[in-house]
Amino acid sequence: MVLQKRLYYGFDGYQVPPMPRATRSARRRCSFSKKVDNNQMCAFDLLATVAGKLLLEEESPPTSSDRVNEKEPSPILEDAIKKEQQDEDKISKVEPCWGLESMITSNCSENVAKRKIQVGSFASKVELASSGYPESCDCTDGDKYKKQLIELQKNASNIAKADICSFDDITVRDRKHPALVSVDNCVTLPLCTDHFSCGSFPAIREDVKLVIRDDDENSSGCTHPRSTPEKPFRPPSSVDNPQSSVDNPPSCVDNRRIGNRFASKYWKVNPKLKREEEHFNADSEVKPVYHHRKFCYEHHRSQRDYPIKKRKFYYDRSSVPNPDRGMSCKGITSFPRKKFTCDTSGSSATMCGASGKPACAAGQCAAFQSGDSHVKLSIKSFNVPELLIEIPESATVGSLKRTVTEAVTRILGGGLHVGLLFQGKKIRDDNKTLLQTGISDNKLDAVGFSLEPSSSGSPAPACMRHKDSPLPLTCESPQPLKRYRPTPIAVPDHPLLNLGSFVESDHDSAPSPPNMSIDKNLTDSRALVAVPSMNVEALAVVPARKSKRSEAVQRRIRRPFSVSEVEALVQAVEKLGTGRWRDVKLRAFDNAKHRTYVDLKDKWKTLVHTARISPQQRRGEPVPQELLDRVLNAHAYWAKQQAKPETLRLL
DNA sequence: TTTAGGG
DNA sequence: CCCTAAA
Repeated sequence: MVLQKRLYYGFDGYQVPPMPRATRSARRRCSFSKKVDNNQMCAFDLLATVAGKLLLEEESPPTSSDRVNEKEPSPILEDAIKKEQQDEDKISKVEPCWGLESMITSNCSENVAKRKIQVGSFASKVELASSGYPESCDCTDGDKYKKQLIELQKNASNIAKADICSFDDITVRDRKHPALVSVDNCVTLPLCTDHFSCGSFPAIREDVKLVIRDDDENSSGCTHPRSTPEKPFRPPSSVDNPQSSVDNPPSCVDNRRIGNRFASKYWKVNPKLKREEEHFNADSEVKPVYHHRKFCYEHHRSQRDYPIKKRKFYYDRSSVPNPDRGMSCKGITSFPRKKFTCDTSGSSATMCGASGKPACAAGQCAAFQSGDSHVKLSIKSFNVPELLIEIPESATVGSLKRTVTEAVTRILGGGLHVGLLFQGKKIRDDNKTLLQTGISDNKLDAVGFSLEPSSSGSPAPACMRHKDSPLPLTCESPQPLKRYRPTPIAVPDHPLLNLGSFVESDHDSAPSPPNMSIDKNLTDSRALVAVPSMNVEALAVVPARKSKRSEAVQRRIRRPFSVSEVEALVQAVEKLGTGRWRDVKLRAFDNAKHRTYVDLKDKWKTLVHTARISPQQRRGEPVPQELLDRVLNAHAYWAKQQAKPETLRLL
């Protein structure tokens, strides 16, 4: 039978697959990349919101050993990393992303603990503190705070995606600098203390909105916080007795609020007067995250519209049965997949209280709450993606800073500038060379970078004023300078969408920065931030890990298959059959690196299609009919083979 | 990582 | 070619 087929098809014969498909598939592994990506988004969005546009990516931080073993990291970074590792015990490591997320989502799914957002091996400590309450939330006294964050982290789950709903005055309107971010990868110097002094924080940034993306519903519900009249969100009358609130359904919960949407008991628990917020917040245990008064949520959506079944209520530590079906929690409440917004001030306050700082929690936070309170997000740390930086020793400090800034900026989205730390001191003189500063290979462990907000008051970014660059610069032109002003983002009407686009545009085309500037500048003013400095230095700054989004955007150039390629493909498939594209690739296209097995598979697919349609309908370089016939024959044959089990194969 | 399919 | 679910 087999023999007949061979003759019939006119080729050498078909090679039976070495083993049943099922067996071969054993080597496959599961991939969870999708989920991971979602999480990344989450973290990213959250951070972006807080900082104006922080971008975090990656998950699953490498283990310590991973970091250490990372191949050829920049000496500087390597040292910084090691240093950090050494100090890990001392400095609680908090993944801000999760911290934030937990704040926002307040989940307690079991697996959260494992999840960490890792942006790279260049681990830096970043602290975002509530700008409004410097004193109340002493950033430097972070132990409890950190612990709290960790706690939150543990309880957080990845249910929701967060997006920036809108940036308020600070980030957008006033052009003020967004959240304060301080990074200290120099372990020896707790960054928060140095760079992130609370005092340096911008005033309270209200209106920074976080949106939990609701995949189930359209996202149009997000409105500008100020667009709607505010109704104070009332705290529960008794913190200690959440239950009472339950009994006491909130009669005045504004529809506009999240509470409306997420009719969790929690929300309902807060019908009291604003004053009571003090109590509410004062309580170290119960800290609803969303007590802000500026939810952007539109009330147009009635609760019944909300698929309650899909709601999941997560709570932190303790929960009270919620008659409504939800649960009250002492932590943050999260509504998976639901979009909602919150201003950062509120969460910040929460975190503050969570930190366990009595004074803060009871007094100042309370005050905070009573005011036009808004959430402030506090990020204790985050990891900056690994960056590979090469810079000549003759380069100036300014150059180095700019280089790092550029690298980081591209990752974080701008709005930050990099500070340089050396031996515990900030190096402010951008004109010194590294040598002059004393930075050399053997002292790299004393070098650290800090991420600092480019506050309006702060000196212009290095790239704006440097004149010492040893390398040809293109950014000397004044033009970029004026625009550099961080601006966080031109916040769009539709923050959600914009964030996405922003991210993509800012990060793509990594390979050729110069080109990027061209198209980016035109449409995305934000690109101006990154581009100028990019051009400034011919230094190699390569984010080890490019943003997936950015890269994914690059579509491969189209490379039509030549007839000879088609022939090779047909031949291979005749021999190996369909479904073994890797083998086909190896056999016939092993040295055609641009042809992946997926490409071959796709090509075969189109070949089959082409063979079936009339010649008039075919496009492109005509494929000899002879080849197309072979395609059909082979396709039919292998299709039959697949249907037919072992029997034939064994012959 | 590969396969298989839809887009 | 891309994107992804599955395996």
